[in-house]
Amino acid sequence: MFSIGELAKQVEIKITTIRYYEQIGLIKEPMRSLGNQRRYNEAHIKQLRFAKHARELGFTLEAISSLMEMEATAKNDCGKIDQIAKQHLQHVKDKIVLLIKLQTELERMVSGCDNKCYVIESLSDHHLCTTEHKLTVLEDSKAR
Amino acid sequence: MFSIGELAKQVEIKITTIRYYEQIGLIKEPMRSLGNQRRYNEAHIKQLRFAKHARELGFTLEAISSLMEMEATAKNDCGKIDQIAKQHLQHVKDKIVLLIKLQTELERMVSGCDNKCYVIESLSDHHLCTTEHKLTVLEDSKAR
DNA sequence: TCTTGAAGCTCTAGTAACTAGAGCAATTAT
DNA sequence: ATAATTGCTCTAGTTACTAGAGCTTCAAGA
Repeated sequence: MFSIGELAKQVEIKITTIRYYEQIGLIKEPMRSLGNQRRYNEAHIKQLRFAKHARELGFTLEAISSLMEMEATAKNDCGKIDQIAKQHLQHVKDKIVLLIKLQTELERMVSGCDNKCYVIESLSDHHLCTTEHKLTVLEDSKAR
Repeated sequence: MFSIGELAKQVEIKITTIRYYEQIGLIKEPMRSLGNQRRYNEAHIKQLRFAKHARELGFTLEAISSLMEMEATAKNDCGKIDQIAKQHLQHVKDKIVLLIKLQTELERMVSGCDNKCYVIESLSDHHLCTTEHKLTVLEDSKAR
């Protein structure tokens, strides 16, 4: 049994984030001490490590929640689990393609600063662009 | 002079977004009709086109705001403008590197679904990973 | 000129995944 | 016993929008 502070150190997740995960139902509510403080066990460590790792790989909390549920109930429903992972993989791939286009465009902009500002000019006039670059697919994880 | 609806069509930005840009001070407040409706001119079109293009390239609204200000005041302060663009470029580059690592890891996970679920296993145990993948740098644009 | 339907207005709240702070209570160490 | 640390809840802020309620204004036709 450990406090939220100890848990936070163990798993390297901020205290506030742990409480947030509990609030949204991602992790199970822990026991409480007589004085109403949270008391955790090994199971919580496992759960949080799983969540942390998945977040680092860019899974959304929603996806993580699904994965956890599946793990807990039907160990063998490999199909759905794989589907979530594959979907995410595709998402990552799409994003890479897009970012490389952006990179190209930005490099072109930045390189040519001789007399007049090419950055401003490029931004003012889309026709100066060589590639298509629309952030249409994107929505992204924000982590630290 | 055109209404917000006409402007929205011209620049292909949603009405609500235009009002939002005004609210946060990204674009100038337009004149109003006698009945208090917004009336725009060519200058607003230019401003919004600029903003849209920059957003598509992944610049934050804050960066766009800075760029616009610089364009309006000191046409020749190419250094700062270039700095913002370069910074963004670096951000994009960093992200690409990271996403490629994630791609590797996810592909490894997904591929090996023979009997037991490798996805869950991998997520449960970080040591099974071959590359480092931490979304430490990330914070991302969300656009459409 | 009157009416009606489309378009516009403001204000509030919701999205994802947290983070920060106020103001108070419990725990731990001395 | 007391002080320092840690924990508690609740609220609000972050980014870049989007959606909806409830109301007003505009433009066009009868």
